Amino acid sequence: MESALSSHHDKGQALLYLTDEQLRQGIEAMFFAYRGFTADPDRILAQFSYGRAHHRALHFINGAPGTTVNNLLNILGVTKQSLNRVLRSLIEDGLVESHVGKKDRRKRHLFLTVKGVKLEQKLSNAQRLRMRSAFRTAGPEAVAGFRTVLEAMMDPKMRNTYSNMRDNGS
Amino acid sequence: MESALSSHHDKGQALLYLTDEQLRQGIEAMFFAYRGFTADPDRILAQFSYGRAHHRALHFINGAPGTTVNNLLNILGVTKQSLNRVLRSLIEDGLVESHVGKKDRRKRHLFLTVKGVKLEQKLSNAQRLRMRSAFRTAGPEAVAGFRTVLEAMMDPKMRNTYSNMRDNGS
DNA sequence: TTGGAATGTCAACAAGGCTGACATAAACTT
DNA sequence: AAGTTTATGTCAGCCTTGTTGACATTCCAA
Repeated sequence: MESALSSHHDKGQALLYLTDEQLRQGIEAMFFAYRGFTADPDRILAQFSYGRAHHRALHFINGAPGTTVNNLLNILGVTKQSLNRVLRSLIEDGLVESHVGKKDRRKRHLFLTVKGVKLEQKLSNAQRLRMRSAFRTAGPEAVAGFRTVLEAMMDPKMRNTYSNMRDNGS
Repeated sequence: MESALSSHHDKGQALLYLTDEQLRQGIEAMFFAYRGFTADPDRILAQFSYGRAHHRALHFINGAPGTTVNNLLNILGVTKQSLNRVLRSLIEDGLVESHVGKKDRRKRHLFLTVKGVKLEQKLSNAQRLRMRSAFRTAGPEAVAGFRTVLEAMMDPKMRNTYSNMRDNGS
């Protein structure tokens, strides 16, 4: 398996690291890593009888307070019926508030309540803990590579969305 | 927040890449990338009325022909009832064969049929295509970093499983 | 021979996707 | 002013894929 890396010629490397076996390993790494990535929040969510869908909504509302339902739909890539079911329960439980827009009164702007912020933090702390540990183990250069590959793996449309969120966020 | 890193003399970079904002970006990158990662096979599977669970079974049976149900259960991390439902349909449709073990006749060894191999290849070709493109765009060093971070993000148990598969696989 | 492991299967349930249809309000267009 | 489009919500029903619990069968191993 180290044969893929044994060539020290500049372009030889580039050719070799794309063997089907290397790609297969990348595919399995994604599968197992994503499971780890979601494992900690999943355990917490189960205590609240929520699922990953609730986590995603909380996460993105937290990251963009006042976002509209439509905007959230585009980010999450689900149907409005599916999102609405999740939002309804979050609103009923007092984790999310929905405010009618002032300029455009058709739109609903979504905010986390104090209670919502607390759960979001509980979830993201767990997730960050694992990611921080992984990042620290791997080192800064590996992290840069990780980000580069993931960005290249997104659908172009979501890549734009993601970049915009990054630009606003930092 | 970055207090976790304040004991640093050596690598100043290391201070910066672990802010909550950086971790948040890592989390969102995982979310969007995983969606991209599964999008192509999902489209193909829909044509066959299969889901991701079928893909996963095909993938791992293909990678370890003759594997037992129990082994697959451990890798996939689902209940036997859930896996059985998927396996049954794959067997009925002639994509997978189940052979009683010769040494231990309780065990069932799973193999892909020619038809099963064909679908598996169709799916993994689509998935590899995207991964190859991402790897090529990102470059060999980024790929190495990607793998390092993903491995650190897995649950330890699955990290072992994954490593064993890598070792056997090449 | 008996206990336990490996497997299969039935039933029931839940989360969270989906489609289709329909309702309402507000904004926009003509 | 009337008609159209947009944003959202909601009802009903379906599918996949996960879960638990119960139970049967086979058969290795002590």
